[in-house]
Amino acid sequence: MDLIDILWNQDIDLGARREVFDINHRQKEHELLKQRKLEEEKRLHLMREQEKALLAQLQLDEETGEYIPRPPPSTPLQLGVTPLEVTQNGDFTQEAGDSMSFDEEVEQLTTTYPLPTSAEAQTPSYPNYPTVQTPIFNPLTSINNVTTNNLNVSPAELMNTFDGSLPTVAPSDAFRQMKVDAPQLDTSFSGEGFGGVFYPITEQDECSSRHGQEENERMCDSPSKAAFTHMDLYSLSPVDSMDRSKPNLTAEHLDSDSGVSTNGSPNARSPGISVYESGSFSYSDSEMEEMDQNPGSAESDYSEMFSLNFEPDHFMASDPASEVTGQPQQQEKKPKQRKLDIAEERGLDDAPFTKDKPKKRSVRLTRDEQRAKALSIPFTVDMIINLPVDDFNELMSKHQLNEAQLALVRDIRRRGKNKVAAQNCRKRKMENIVGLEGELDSLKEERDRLLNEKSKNTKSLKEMKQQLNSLYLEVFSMLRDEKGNSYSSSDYSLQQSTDGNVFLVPRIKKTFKSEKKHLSHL
DNA sequence: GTGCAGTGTCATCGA
DNA sequence: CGTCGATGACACTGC
Repeated sequence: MDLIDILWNQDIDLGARREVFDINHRQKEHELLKQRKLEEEKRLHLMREQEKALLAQLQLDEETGEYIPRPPPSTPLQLGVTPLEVTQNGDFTQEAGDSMSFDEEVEQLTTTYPLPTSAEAQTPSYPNYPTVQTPIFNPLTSINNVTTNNLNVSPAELMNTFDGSLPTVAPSDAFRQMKVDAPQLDTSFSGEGFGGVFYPITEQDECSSRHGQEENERMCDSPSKAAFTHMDLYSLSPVDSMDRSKPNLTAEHLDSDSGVSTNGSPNARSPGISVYESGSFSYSDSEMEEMDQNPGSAESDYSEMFSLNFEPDHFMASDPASEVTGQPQQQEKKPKQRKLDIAEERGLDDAPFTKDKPKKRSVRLTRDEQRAKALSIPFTVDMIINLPVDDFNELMSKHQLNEAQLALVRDIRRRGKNKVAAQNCRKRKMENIVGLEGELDSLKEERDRLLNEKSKNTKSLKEMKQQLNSLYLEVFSMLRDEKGNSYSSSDYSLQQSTDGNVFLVPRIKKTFKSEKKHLSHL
């Protein structure tokens, strides 16, 4: 630092602020960085927990390949019982301090609700004591776990759903912590922010203790939904969502690009058709694209209101936290996931350039499939697209479809056909390009061959000329006149006529009437 | 940030 | 005149 001070005093540009060289300052920054890092890790951990919980709520329908919510339990187990037990456990542990030793208590718990293995039970992943989790318990995770798994699992398994969410705390510490934190939890988790999920309150309590919030009204509607607020799974279920709270949402949002749309829709292209009786409409392309681009907002609503099969990626893209806060977050999908989605969406109808049906349905529906489902089209998109005209018309006549459905079906067929046509067109174009390239290659090869042949012929011609010249000289040298003298090559030359006769022609003579000799059969 | 390739869609044309 | 396939053009997306 002395050196720095000296240099600084000498007004030397250090290339950095002077504080950079202050070790205290650097330490502070380091601590700050460390703290931020910890917070980030904490946040990531919470997100992972949420994802895990969400996935746990879904099960893959092997028949359709769709992710669907887990069916409600066969036995009418009371919702919110388990969280209540958590609370009771908390209280129980408090009381247990007086009446029962901790080990005894654990033993009783494990006897009543046996854990998978004792080894697992001793690992931090399977904490036996719910009190351990409570201080920094993730309410969203708990909501999800409670609303699904707890319906048919033992409390011990419920505890297992909290696994790994916290650093392990010694039991005794946990007890102490619980005693301090439990009251706070009661207010925070059952308060407005979390809709009383963690500490379920009876319906009456719920309605009376809240402040008339929208969620609370919903919760008061049905006891079965008491524990579901922002992450109401049943609102996402295929059947219930259509029947329940949003019966006319389809009419508000659906808009077909075939011109059947709500009043005044800018996307209407068929002014003759405005609103149709059934109150079902479809999304326009632009709207659908917007939903695709905003999975966290519009698409989730879309999935909900149209009773679509909701998929993990979409489901998770709808950030529960944003729902809690009421602020839609532009949470982007992970690039990989997005890529997968695109691939799925595009690969769905792929079999490009062929009319083969897709071999296996993907989880994700194409937009036309979504539209068809939204308008309850009674046949598949594949049928709509690939049936022959007669069969298609017959199919249309068999079903009483309203105008919107007919328009959508026609649009789907047109788009599907055109998609295949475009794929075929591009394939042909590519084939043409490849064919032309091949033709170009073969033409180049032929050109090279001809050039080579020309070269050989030139060479051969040259040799023949040389041979001819030799022969000429030989013949010329053998010629004699009447006196037996040889002819001068400067005065005479040999020429061959078209009929094959060879003549001895004087070179310089203007007139060759007397000089011309006829040499036959040379 | 830009260019490119792939794809879906629409408009249009001709059969 | 409606349907259908072909194709250019455009928009969008991912690399």
